[in-house]
Amino acid sequence: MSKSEDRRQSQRVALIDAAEAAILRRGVAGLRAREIAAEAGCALGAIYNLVADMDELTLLVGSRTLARLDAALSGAGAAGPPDSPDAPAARLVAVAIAYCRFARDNLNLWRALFEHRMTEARPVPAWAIDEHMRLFAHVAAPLRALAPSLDPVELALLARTLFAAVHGVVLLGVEQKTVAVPQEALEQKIGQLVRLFCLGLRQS
Amino acid sequence: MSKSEDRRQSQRVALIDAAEAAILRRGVAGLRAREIAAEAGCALGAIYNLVADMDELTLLVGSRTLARLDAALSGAGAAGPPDSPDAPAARLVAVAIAYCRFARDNLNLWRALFEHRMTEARPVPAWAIDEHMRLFAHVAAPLRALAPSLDPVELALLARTLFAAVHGVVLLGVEQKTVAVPQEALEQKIGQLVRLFCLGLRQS
DNA sequence: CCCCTATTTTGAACAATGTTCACAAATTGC
DNA sequence: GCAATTTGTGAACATTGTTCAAAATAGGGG
Repeated sequence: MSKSEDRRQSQRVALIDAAEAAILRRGVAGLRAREIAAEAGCALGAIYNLVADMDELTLLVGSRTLARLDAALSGAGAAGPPDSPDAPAARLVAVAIAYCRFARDNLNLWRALFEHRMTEARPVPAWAIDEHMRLFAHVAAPLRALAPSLDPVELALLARTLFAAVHGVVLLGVEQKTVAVPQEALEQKIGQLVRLFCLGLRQS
Repeated sequence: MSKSEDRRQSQRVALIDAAEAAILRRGVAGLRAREIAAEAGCALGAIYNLVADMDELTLLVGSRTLARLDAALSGAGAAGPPDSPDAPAARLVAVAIAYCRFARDNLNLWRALFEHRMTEARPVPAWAIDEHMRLFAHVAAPLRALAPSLDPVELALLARTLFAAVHGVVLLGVEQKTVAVPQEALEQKIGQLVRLFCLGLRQS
């Protein structure tokens, strides 16, 4: 029993590996059931013994991506100078730039987090939503240090807003549709946006 | 010749109408070739006499949406008080809130502008990119009034950044994934973001 | 080691997609 | 009015994700 259970788990991992590789190569739209079955060394129908459907498989790949993104933002948020009046702002800038770099370095996997849509309006499972929401903490913590007098609900809204603003800039920045803006200029603009936000926050 | 050309054009319009209605109802992923052919009163294969493929059809619907969005932002940017020190900032806020309301009131059509992906990595045609880029002008104009000393390239970058930031906030705001934030609070946050941005810009 | 049962794995079949193309219909030009 | 050209048609095709009856495997007593 444990033998077959182990085998099952390792096949599951192999399947997620294959799906991750496929998304990495050709984006979330390039995920093909037959291809990953072949790459994972199992039959087509076996996919549905290991995961519920392709949606869940995509979400599992997203879970891995979010874990790595979370680690990257944790690293950026922890580093920096010791206590000083504008250490929180510097930390927010560092987190935002780390977010931008992660998006650039993991473009297709990062995009998959936001481009993926559940088939036929099925709801996203709660665990996947939770994982997404955990990202806000990386913004909320420095923001609380920056403006300790804010009540928690207002702080949460502000964190969401700042996160979303940076996300939007990164999104338009990595889209190559428009004229390509160099990575360096993009990071500079993100830093400027965050600093302006913090500066304005101080004055209000 | 003009008779058949007219008929052809009206069929094309009927087809775009049907596609627009389908996207409005069920989102860009709910666009079905057979359904719109039936609704437009033409055969399945006739679609490919009227448009190149489903990608082009989606882009044509997007063109309509962008025209209406452009009009909405023009209205918001034109209104407002006469010349005063902070009229440009008020105008930027008005444009941002108009953007938010348009997204809410045209949710599926607005989403289609950003969720649509060309099949098999075909490039987006230049005319569609141009239409998208025209939106930046609604931000650039008040921004130039706010900070006339900026050189044009820096102004363009700033306009893109501010637009993208607001876009990001609207995007996360209308996603119902997370806990639903009331429309009023969302608009207030967008106003706050733009004002902070302008305030910070003044000081630099 | 073997046999019977229960579980798991398989891949052919299915439904739904966008797209094509040989043919039919209609329009046009003279 | 007839031939030539243009336009419209929908059955057929290639590709999807998903299902399910059947085959293969595993499990456990004797």
